[in-house]
Amino acid sequence: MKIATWNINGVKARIANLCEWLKSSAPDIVCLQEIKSEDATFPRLEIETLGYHVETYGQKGFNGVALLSKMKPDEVNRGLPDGDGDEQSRFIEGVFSVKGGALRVCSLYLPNGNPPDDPVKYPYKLAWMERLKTFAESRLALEEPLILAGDYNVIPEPYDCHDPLVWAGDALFLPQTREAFRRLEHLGFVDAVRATTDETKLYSFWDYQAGAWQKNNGIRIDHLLLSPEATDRFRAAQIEKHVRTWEKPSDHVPVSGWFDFEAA
DNA sequence: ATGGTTGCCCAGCAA
Repeated sequence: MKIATWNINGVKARIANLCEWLKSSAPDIVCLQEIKSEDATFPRLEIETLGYHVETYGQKGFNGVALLSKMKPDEVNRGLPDGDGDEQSRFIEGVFSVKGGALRVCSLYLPNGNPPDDPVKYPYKLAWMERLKTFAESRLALEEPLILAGDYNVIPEPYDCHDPLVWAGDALFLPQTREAFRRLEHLGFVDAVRATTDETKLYSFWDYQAGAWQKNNGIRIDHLLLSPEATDRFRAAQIEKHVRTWEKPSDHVPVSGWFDFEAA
């Protein structure tokens, strides 16, 4: 079973790319971020025609996440379940029946947090990371396979970007950001790409500006974090870099993982 | 140091 995450940067502008990728890459479950669409205007028909169930948690203009899946989810939860009244749509969880039990897959879009001296933005990011950690702790207690997939807006290590000096003061790379990410990981998660290869300078995002793609000036901020029970079934991950060469690309590419799960 | 680009949907913000 192939499970992928992709920050698509506007699903309506990217629908042709998305359909082409679904056909050529054939993922079983897809976590989308930055759909930048309300639920009512999400182009679901084109995707359903390709054999996918569509679950969205949209918002007008900004943010928004979705789950596409060949299996119909048994349960879908929108927003982090802490009742914090977050008006930004950044989290959706689906529960799927696989042989042996339940598989939980979450699509998350962690706040960017820039500029870090803004009175609201960086504290919101750090608070959101803490809320995600609390959620993860509660789900890990279930001892089920769980995949936290998405755009974390976190560069975990200096070798996850082209030039660490450029990112030194950025909300994606500040020590507090990386420490919060490590606290989440150290609950027991495995970074799927990092578990696949020791290769450094692997990126999932290249800015549209200043020829970043042409210079391979990228960052790795899209991650699949695997619970112990998901890691048991994990084979390998891949960054689908070729998608960045397509016409009208997103600034992010899909990151995919292969697992031994089978539909129940 | 500045400017460089894209998507939302038409003004300016977010990234």
